[in-house]
Amino acid sequence: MSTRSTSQRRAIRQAIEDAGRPLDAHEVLAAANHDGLGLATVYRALKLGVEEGWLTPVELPNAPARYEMAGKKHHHHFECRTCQRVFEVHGCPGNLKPLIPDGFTLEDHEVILYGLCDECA
Amino acid sequence: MSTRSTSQRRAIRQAIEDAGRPLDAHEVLAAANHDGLGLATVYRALKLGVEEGWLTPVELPNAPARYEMAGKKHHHHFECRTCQRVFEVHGCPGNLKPLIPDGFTLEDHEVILYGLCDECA
DNA sequence: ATTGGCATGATAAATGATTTTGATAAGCGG
DNA sequence: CCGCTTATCAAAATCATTTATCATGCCAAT
Repeated sequence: MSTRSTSQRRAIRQAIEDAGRPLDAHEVLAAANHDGLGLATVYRALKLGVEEGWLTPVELPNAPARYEMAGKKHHHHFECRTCQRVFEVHGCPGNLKPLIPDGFTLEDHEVILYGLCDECA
Repeated sequence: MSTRSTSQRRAIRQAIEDAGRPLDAHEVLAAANHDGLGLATVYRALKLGVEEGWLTPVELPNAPARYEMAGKKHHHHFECRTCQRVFEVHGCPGNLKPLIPDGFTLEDHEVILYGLCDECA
């Protein structure tokens, strides 16, 4: 039960590394620029990447899953309302525990910023 | 082209008002406790409520749309990882503009907290 | 009370993202 | 370089949510 290195998978991983921002399956397909590459293969490679630990899914409301390289330090995301592209945002408001109701346990949080990216502004 | 007041719609609205937290379609169906009420009617009423302006959709990642009464003051949401119920969280980290990259325009934001509610803790 | 229409409920079907299928092609250990 | 196994492709299947259909029921204006 081994995992092979194929030109498709290498192209997919490279595309995500180079993007510098989370990509969804279609964006990966386009960015990989690999002749004949199919969407199903992209989905499989993404799933595999997550299982292997080098990929992290980025789930935003009303949007297909995006994927970014794992191991980045804590950050959040910005979604452009015009082009739908998602970007990384560094920094974090921090200290959110005081916000939750009594008796609740805070385990994690996500901050999503909406607006216009530089190209769409 | 008028909008009627029916027992179903009244029950649906009342259920949402009483819930004190955002409900999804199935939760509304259960909470309305209206004999014979169908899911389709719930979906139609929710859509209508949003169009009429007294309902606000709450979209969270990987979750069906929830709905809460409109006109509340700025707040965020907490999703229990065990029971999947969503709660309101008052307060806001504020001042997020410094986080975005140069050239970007910040229009809105959402903060989602994850953890355990009091009943599931 | 009558009646014109919007509303309802059960179910079928659209939707959109993701996964599986089945036949073909391509890694990689030997 | 062989051959076994896994990967790929394109299409069709899934899955959950949401919307459309249609016969029938109920609201509300007269």
